[in-house]
Amino acid sequence: MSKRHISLKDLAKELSVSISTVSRALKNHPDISPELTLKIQALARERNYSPNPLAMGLLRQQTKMIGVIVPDINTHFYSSIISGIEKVAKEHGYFIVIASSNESMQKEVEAVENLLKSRVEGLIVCLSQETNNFSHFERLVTNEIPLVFFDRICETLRVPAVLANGQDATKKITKHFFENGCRRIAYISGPEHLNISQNRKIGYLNGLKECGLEYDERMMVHCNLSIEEAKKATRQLLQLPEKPDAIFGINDTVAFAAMIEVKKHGLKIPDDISLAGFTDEFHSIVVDPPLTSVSHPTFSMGEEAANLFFESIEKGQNIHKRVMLPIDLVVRNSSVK
Amino acid sequence: MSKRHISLKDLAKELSVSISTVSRALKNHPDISPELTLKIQALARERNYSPNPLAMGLLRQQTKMIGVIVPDINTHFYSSIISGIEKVAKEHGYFIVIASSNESMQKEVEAVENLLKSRVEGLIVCLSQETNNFSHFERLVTNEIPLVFFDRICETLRVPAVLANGQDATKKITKHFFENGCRRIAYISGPEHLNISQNRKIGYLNGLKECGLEYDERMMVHCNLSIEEAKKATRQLLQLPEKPDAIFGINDTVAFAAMIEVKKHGLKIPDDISLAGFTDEFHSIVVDPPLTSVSHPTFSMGEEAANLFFESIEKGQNIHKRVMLPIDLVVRNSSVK
DNA sequence: AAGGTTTTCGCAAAGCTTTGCGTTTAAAAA
DNA sequence: TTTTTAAACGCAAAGCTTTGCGAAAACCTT
Repeated sequence: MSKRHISLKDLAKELSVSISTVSRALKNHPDISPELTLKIQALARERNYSPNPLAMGLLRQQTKMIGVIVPDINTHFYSSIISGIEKVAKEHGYFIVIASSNESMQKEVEAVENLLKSRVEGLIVCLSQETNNFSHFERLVTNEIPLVFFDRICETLRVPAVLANGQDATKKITKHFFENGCRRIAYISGPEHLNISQNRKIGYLNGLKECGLEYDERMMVHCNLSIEEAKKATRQLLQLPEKPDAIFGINDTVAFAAMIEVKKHGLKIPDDISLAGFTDEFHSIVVDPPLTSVSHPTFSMGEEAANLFFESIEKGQNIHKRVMLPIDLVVRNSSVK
Repeated sequence: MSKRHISLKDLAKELSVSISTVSRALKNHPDISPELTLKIQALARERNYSPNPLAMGLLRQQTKMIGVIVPDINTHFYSSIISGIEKVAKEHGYFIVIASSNESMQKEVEAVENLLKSRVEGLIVCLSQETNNFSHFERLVTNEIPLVFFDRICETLRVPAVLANGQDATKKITKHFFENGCRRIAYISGPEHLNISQNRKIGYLNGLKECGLEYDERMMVHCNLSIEEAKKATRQLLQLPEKPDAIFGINDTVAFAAMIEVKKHGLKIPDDISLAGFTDEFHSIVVDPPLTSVSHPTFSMGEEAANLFFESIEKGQNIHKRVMLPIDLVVRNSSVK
């Protein structure tokens, strides 16, 4: 096993100078003579020296690591957000450690613990859909460890957050459906306690009202965001005595699952049922018919979350700022009769 | 700014004992009396002590970090592989740092450098499609830094690797097309120097031969794996005097792009043209028609790559083992007339 | 030439943990 | 009672870097 990395000590010994001299020379400290500085820098370059981040971290008490917790790494939605976070993190010389809660609150709690044990300097989190208790985050707040939420957030904690304007988006979708002749507009929502479910419901209700439609509570069903549950929810809607003539799903998985199920029932999209989803997936183009959807600004959501994080770091305190990202409606064939 | 974490020193001071005593007590060293051990452990639990990984890393000369370089985080394919790696890494107490080459060799080189500077203990890599020079990996080999390739590998370097049996898969696809009446089978390949392109070409040619079909070189086009390029490649195929009656794409992006383009030309799938891809994406079910594809074992590919990595770590040497994963053909409507 | 400056470098501590070895104290043996 | 042995704990070094301060040497001033 060869020695993988060389240290200041190695350089110092080779040139018969002290470690501190080497250290200073490498940062062009005026205390070191120009000739010696040059000699040291040359050797450092030749030996491919780079400072040991462990030692630096110990000294400065910082790991340059951000913990990121997402419900599921394995979707375009989250991986795109992660890309956004990673970009900004890299610009600040940080790297990110990703943990997946798998939509489980218990795993989320474990992830927080593990990441904290790894000494990440803070956390950027999207709540699992199960999470209805936030004590595992309170420790961070009291200890002033930077914490940022995105998309699914905790309203009761004074923590910076970035979210998309789902309320506006669902209102737009609802009105869009109405303008295309739909009168029985259904909404497959997520778990009731999630802020995104709630916000989008508000937009949905406002949209109905502005269109002069009445709210039929059978037209809104909840599901736990899995494909199977979303299919079941769709079936439930399709078995109604008065079927909906439009459905929108709270996210891409739900929308795609609804599409499968609607087709399986032999119904035509959009003639029998219009469809829309929440997604910016490439695949919404390739499905047939192309899926009308609101383009969730995933990458920039990640960027904004990271920006808030570094604001927290720099200010050394929780800034409790909310960033609201606009969402655009992208009309495709699944909703235009 | 409060003190985020407490150290052995803090505990020692609070109990007026030495640091080494605390350290030993926490690991039940027999030198420490049972009463004191209990007292120390109780305080440690109360104060939520956890050892500082920076200090441990400095002492043991290990960071417990694995660098992972992928061409693109933002696809199901790679994020699923990453999940597999992450699972095994976690079991070993390691965590992973992800870097994206964005299919650029220069970025790949930079990523290697950055990760090495971060003192990752080794690298798990899928080559960028541009990479045709491997000097940035030779340094790892000579310095005996663990390195594992997956999917896209370097044949000339003696490095462990895990790959999927693309040769077998493309042979199966070709024969499947033939059995469904196709006689002009086209293949949209990736960059020529990539091992996956080459392997899949071999399978393609073998398949043709076994079916008694002649190889028409116009039926194989290369593209750089972007959507636009894949579309262009598809157009090229469709403009042939004798159009293909079947197309398969080297990966999911290509297959989906081909599907879009074929539809745009007003051709029916599978009646006019059969289609197949390389993917295990959920979305291959939801597109219309559902896409025949070979199910790339992404998650287990990640697991295997990580396993090879830890073999390298434990053995302290490069094991140069090849793991070949089987691929299954999943027949759906896009190829059954 | 003697005292004062400046230049150029080294010492050592801090950050946190582990661990070989030495030291103290008490108990056991002679 | 003296010596031996065991039990219980502390010292210090190593791993790597930064940086305040002290020290040596060289230079300058008068």
